[in-house]
Amino acid sequence: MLSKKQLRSDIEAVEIALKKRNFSFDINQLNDLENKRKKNQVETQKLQNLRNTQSKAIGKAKAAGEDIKPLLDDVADLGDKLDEAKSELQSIQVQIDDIVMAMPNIPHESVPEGNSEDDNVEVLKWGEPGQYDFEVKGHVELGESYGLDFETAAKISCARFSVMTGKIARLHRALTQFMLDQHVDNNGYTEAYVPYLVNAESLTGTGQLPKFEADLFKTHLHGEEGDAKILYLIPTGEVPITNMVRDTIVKEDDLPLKFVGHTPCFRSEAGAYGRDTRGLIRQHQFEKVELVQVAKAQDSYRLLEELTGHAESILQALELPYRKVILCAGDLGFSAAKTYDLEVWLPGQNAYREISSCSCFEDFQARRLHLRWKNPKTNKHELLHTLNGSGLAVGRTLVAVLENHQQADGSIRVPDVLHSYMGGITVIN
RNA sequence: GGAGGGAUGGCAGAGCGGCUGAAUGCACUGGUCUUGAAAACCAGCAAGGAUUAAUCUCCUUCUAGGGUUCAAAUCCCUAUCCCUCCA
Repeated sequence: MLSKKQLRSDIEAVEIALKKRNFSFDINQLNDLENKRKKNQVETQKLQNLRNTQSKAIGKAKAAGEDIKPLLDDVADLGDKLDEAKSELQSIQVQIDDIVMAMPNIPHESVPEGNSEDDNVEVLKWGEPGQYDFEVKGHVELGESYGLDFETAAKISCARFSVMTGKIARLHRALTQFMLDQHVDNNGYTEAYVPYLVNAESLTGTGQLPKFEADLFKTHLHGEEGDAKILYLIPTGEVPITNMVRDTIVKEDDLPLKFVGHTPCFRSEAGAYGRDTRGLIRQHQFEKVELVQVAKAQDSYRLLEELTGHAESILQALELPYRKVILCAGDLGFSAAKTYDLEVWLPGQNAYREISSCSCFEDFQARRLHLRWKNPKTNKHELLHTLNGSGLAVGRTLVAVLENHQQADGSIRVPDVLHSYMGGITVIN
């Protein structure tokens, strides 16, 4: 959420900034509401003040043994007036909140302009796409022989799910373990195990709600719609991990907080009909190792570079060629101020595909989360900055390993760093 | 499944419907003292919001949501979470 103070004092600047990401809003409408809000709020608070002072007067009169009847008559209709003023104020505030909660974050000044992923800017390329003297296969075909099975998954559930058995399942698990160990042992993250079903407050905190409910799986606990408690399947580990520190004041000595967690992710892929229908690239359920950091404002962009580097270290260890792009303003996610995408080379698709998205949210999430620290210099509570990134998406990493390390006979070379996690298996055949 | 008890500031912990935004302790900040530190003493110290150039002032908040009342941390109802006991 953007700062309401900023929206009041500098709405034109907000408009210009959000235009960069093709988001426009009705300035006049917001200003009108804001003027109404101001008038109503002042009026309401005056009435409240009147009620408070009158009530105190009654208390004193009563204690002094005076007749309070005339005083009671004075305040007879005050309650109704106050209720009316309050409800009007509330309705205005709800309208303002609805607008503000639907406004995306302001892009950082270093974010390039552009409208779509075609305008993203490559900042780094690591490794060379392999040269194969045979016809390369895609991961669906490669995986088939080793236990990757979409038909069975469709029978059990529906499209966009997968079943893995045998060596593929083991490779998938090995990747997860390897990533977790790297981040815990070498990159300084604290491992976190978290709920996979979360409440609406958590999703509001990180920005998935209220705007993107259609992307989520929704469940009803204890009863049917209406009186049931609603929980959502997490679309990313970012949600539960970041929300661990919702409504807290973090000690300065503990900053930056660094958490890594392995979670499944569930996405309805509501807007993705027909895209990536084959294979593991776009699934309703997939695994991800997620990195989350919480930091002081002055450190956040330095830490974004660091966090992205942590994700890159996994790709490098797995010998997977990739490139790093900075997302243009038009391609930025709702809550992000700046995002690097890591795109891994997929020989089967002859293309780079996203495998990690590393973002700095500045105080956009923290404002919704009430996530703060006490700055000893100002002696004030200040909003923290949040960051996160995948380190990495496990399913897509599996795809990348299969396709990049395939050999002429259809076998898969297991990267060295995974051998110990694979019980000594060096080749999948 | 049943029966109780609880939730108060950064933490611990008081709190008769009105003088309680909240005692007290700890922590923290500043000062006195000291070569310095500790101790002692003195003072300050909740958050969020509105208004304002700023100060002032005002409003809201004692888990959450309702209700009673001129007035609620305090009374009533519901929910959530925690604890104890019984099955």
